Amino acid sequence: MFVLQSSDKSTKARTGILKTAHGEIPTPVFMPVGTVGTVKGIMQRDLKDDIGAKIILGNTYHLYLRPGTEIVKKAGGLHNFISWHGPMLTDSGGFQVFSLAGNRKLTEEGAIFRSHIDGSRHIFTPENTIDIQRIFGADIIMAFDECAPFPCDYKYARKSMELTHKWLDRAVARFRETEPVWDYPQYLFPIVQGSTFGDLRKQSAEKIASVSMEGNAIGGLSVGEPEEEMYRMLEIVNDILPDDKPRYLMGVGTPVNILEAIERGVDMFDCVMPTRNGRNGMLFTGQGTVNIRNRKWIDDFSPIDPDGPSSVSLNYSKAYLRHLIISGEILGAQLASIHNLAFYIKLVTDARKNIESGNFKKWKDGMIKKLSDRL
RNA sequence: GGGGAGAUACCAAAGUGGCCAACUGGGGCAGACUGUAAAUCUGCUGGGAAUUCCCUUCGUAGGUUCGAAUCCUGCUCUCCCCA
Repeated sequence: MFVLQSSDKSTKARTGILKTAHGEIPTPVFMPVGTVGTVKGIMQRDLKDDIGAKIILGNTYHLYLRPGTEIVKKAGGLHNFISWHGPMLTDSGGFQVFSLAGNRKLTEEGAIFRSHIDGSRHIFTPENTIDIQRIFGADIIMAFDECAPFPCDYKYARKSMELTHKWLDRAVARFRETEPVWDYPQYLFPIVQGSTFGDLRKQSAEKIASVSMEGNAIGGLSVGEPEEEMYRMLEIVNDILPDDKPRYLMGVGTPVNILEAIERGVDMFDCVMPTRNGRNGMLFTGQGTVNIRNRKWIDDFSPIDPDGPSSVSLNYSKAYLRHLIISGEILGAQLASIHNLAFYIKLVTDARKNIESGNFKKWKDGMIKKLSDRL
């Protein structure tokens, strides 16, 4: 399922190909987030053609609540329902249980929570989140975990990690004893936890590696801890997670975070930043980040980004995009999202090229310098 | 021509003797956003020194008062109704 292609000499960065029933994914890869079955504001056609997305995410929590598992099943699975025929990954809902903190109750059995839509009570367990994700039919599905908050004390972090590990065994058991609902294989990724404690991270990575799934994920990071802590955890975890399986760093991050993580051996990323921040007027460009709402862009008729990660970046001006965003126009959110997503995808694509050509370290250092600028 | 209402900071609009440099909304300016309950949220928005300070402001010119955006008088302007 995963083929390692090349490795950087001076760092742990590498390239590979992730093979799924819906297509092959060159890594490193960035996966746009499509929580409720849509990458907000973006048509599937643009996602594929202009942005060049290779795989997108959906979310079990949101889709289970609305439209509901039965509807997705009736539609013939998530791919058919949302008219995206490339690879997909669904998150298990563990993060939602964490972010809906006020409304949840964790037990050994699973997480009891209330719907943010109508207040109704529901339970997620390691087993039913596998069942639901079998029905949704994403190519890659995630184990149900607990994402510990930051900061959290050692005792809580350990308990939370142990619960996640127990849940993992049950999820793997259910995964193994069930068949795909649709006629192609799915892969289950377990998730490393352990907060910012090195020994817990090590222990968790060993556990996760021991279940020998087709790929492994690293969760519970970029939840408020200092970036240096995140990098330190990545180094510990990636030393243990097998090299011949893809490593997925969940929810990360800024362009700089992504480059630092690639350097440490991470292959897959997802983050809401390019879309959410884009809607709110923040652009990522090859020259640095831009707050397009700032007055200084009012008469800047130059392209959004002359590096042109997408046609949108070249064909629309900063002044026009500023006008659209400030006016609250839908098109503004769409253009900013398309540009930012294309930027992210070009970033990881360029990383891949530079790893292949043996120039990664030098290229990365130069990029980080540029990315840190605020225009 | 007669009668009535009103003029408050960029706009709209509260405030009708001290707690008012003046509620609130909009606009403007800036910031935040990391497995999306987010086209959302936060701060600032008279000037200056820049933790409890000073100065100039509520159409305009005077007056009353210890003290006025708030009370009185003149003036200017706006709006509404009836002829």
